[in-house]
Amino acid sequence: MDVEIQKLAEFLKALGEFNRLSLVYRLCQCSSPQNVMCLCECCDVDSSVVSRHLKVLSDQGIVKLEKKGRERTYTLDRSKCAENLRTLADKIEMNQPTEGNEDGKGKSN
Amino acid sequence: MDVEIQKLAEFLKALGEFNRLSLVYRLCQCSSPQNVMCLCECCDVDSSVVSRHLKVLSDQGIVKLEKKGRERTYTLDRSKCAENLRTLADKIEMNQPTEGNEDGKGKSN
DNA sequence: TGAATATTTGTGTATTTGTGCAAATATGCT
DNA sequence: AGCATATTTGCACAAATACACAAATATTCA
Repeated sequence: MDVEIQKLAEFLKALGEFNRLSLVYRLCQCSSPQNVMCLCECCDVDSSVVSRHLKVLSDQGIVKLEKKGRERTYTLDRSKCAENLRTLADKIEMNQPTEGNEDGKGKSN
Repeated sequence: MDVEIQKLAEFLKALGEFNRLSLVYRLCQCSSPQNVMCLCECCDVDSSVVSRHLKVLSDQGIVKLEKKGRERTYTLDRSKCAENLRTLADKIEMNQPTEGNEDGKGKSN
């Protein structure tokens, strides 16, 4: 359970930084894989910084890396991101306590 | 646009920390507003720390504060959270570029 | 009024994080 | 081989962050 929360927190933290979220928004609008140079356009930081941000996103499975010759291209894992976000949204919205267990101290999934 | 990303990044960052997300999970299972002492149970940190975390969540509109006598109670704003998360999920999953605008350098909503 | 309870705020600290720049690595091209 | 291009990594540094503990601020109750 704590592990679940920990995992999800890391995922959200990865998204919760301006430049990284900008990268995600950018990849959002691309149907083809993008290389780092291209992705640099949406962030006003050094390419090394973009590289590191992409690593963070990659570690969380938010983007997928593919090696193509001397460049590496990144793609957004749309379904994984969407699913994670929707799962949390569902939990937050639906997870009401059952009667007689007002504050959910019993079962907690 | 940048403002939109900035806003959302702050929201996600607020959720993307273990103890704060634990608080959200806890509030998730409560139908009634909870005070700080009670919320402390789910975090292994000082109550002052919990108080500060709740402030962060409150600033993002994730929880709502209500003063009740000498205690203050917090409630999860379920609809706001769920909506924010689903909006992003939708954007990520649906926002494909139109033909001839492969990489979305034109309109970007 | 004074003690007890609930919560927040001040302060110091250790750790993490985002960043730029230079160097290293990897691949392609002539 | 030698050079150009693309990306990552080492390093240093400033800013942000999470934390504990003590003190301050309500608010209730005897």
